[in-house]
Amino acid sequence: MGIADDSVEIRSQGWRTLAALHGLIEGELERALTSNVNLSVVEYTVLDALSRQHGWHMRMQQLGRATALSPSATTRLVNRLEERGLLTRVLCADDRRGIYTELTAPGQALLADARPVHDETLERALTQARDMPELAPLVDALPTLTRA
Amino acid sequence: MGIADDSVEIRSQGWRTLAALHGLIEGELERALTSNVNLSVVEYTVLDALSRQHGWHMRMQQLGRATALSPSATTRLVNRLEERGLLTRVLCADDRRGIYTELTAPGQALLADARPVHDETLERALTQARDMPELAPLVDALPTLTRA
DNA sequence: CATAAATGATTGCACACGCAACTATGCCGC
DNA sequence: GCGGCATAGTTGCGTGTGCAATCATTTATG
Repeated sequence: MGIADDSVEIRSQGWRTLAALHGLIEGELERALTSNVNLSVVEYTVLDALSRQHGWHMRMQQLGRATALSPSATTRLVNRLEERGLLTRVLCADDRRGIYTELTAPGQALLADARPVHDETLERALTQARDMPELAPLVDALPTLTRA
Repeated sequence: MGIADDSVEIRSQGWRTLAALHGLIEGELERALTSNVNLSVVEYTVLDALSRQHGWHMRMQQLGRATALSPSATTRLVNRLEERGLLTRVLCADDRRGIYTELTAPGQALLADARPVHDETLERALTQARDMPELAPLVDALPTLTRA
């Protein structure tokens, strides 16, 4: 068993750690956001991503990449948020196939409510993961990759 | 805006990076495993976790934690794998509430087929992520946390 | 120009998931 | 032993998701 086999095992180990930490954080966020502001994690991700965009509008495809969701799931996700009045569809003039989504005022207001819930829950989840020997190294590594 | 606010933003940034990388890898693994050996990522995770256990048996609850799945999802996941003959339920004598799951010979055989698919796909996904500026730091950090 | 290929987004369908309620077994204090 | 409580696992139900097929619009090709 040579060096190549070791690197395979190291990669798998890193992936398991990544998946475990992701599952822990997402589970905590899901519970906190749904019970407090009635938003799932992906729904929050959409609102948050929109709020970071210039002019607060994005194409469907960008939303799909931002949320790691399929096109069909993206469509229905936007449907749900639009029916709740949190965002609006705006078809862009230059390419009439494309559709922009924009945050509405209620959407921005709900996001303002959701952000502290999200941030505090994330902090609690990370401190919780920090106490697990398997996850601690990854938790410590996260803040170091802010700047390239 | 002081130091505290910065750390909140740094945490959120790290979480977005983690989620993005997780989504990319899981998507690649899902496609590769389903098309080649007809296994989802969680199903592979179960078989892999079982193969790492002494005696190849685990309780349902352990499987739930290993896969970040709810109890109900764990039950039905084991149902699917049992119906395919890849594992068997074995109720343990000391605590008759608990149920052990064991890999069968076909389960081990299928896992042997699936592992190279999994490993090669993981490597491709990581090199792919390595070329994305926002994901590269995390990809590079992963191998460093094997031992801590 | 007309027609084919490509792209953005949506719908039909089957399925995996979480939550809440439920059953069954184990663990107490009395 | 016996009621009360906790724990392990399973089921009913509603819902979010991916895949494949589809429609609409843009771009390329003859």
